[in-house]
Amino acid sequence: MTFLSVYKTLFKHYGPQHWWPAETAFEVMIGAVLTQNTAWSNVEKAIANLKQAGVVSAAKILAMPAADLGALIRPAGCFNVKARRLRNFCSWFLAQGGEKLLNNVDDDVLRSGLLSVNGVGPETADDMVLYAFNRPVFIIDAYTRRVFSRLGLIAADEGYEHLRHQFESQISSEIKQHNELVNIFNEYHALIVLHAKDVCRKNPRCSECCLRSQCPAAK
DNA sequence: ACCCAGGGTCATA
DNA sequence: TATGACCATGGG
Repeated sequence: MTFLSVYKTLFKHYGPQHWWPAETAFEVMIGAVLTQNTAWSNVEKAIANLKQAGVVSAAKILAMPAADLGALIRPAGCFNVKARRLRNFCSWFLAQGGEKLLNNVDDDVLRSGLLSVNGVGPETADDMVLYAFNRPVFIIDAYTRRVFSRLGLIAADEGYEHLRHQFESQISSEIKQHNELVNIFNEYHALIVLHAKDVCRKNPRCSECCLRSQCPAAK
């Protein structure tokens, strides 16, 4: 079992997921903050409120009092914290030149810049780097740790950066084309999350089946 | 009535 | 550095 063979198994079973579900790159970035420790169905309601209020840019978010922003994103939970985090992110984003960041920044510079924002940790930053900026990073989340440590491919208690490089180097050693690599990282994370929702959360004996031959998603 | 969700920060020891 | 508390809504 390898990182790439697990990907092929999932892709074969579920097909392409076309993440991230958003209309613009900026919407991806906002969604990445809103979905922290939160079900996506609740994030959708918060984003719908923002759109209805016409608050769809960094400038408009910053022009609004934090309390009003909190009221709009309330369905996403932790709304006081997330209102502050969204504002932190937006002021950083504008200070960096806004939309032109999307093309002009080196991958590592981009990542460290995002991580400098209070409220943007490694996973949220990589959601943005991959799904808004289309750069090749592999996102490590709780599902990824669970599944791949059960398969014996990683150690569950390794640090985020170590695991990220482990996935990236293993997969990029076999996939040489840049666009193909980005596409695989894009689909892979989406498939891992889907598999967790579709199988793991429903199956009390998941730890014994997880993506092995008896797993429904491996058929 | 619990449990968790597409996390991160901060205070404490 | 390593746990724990905290944020807080909505669906199962």
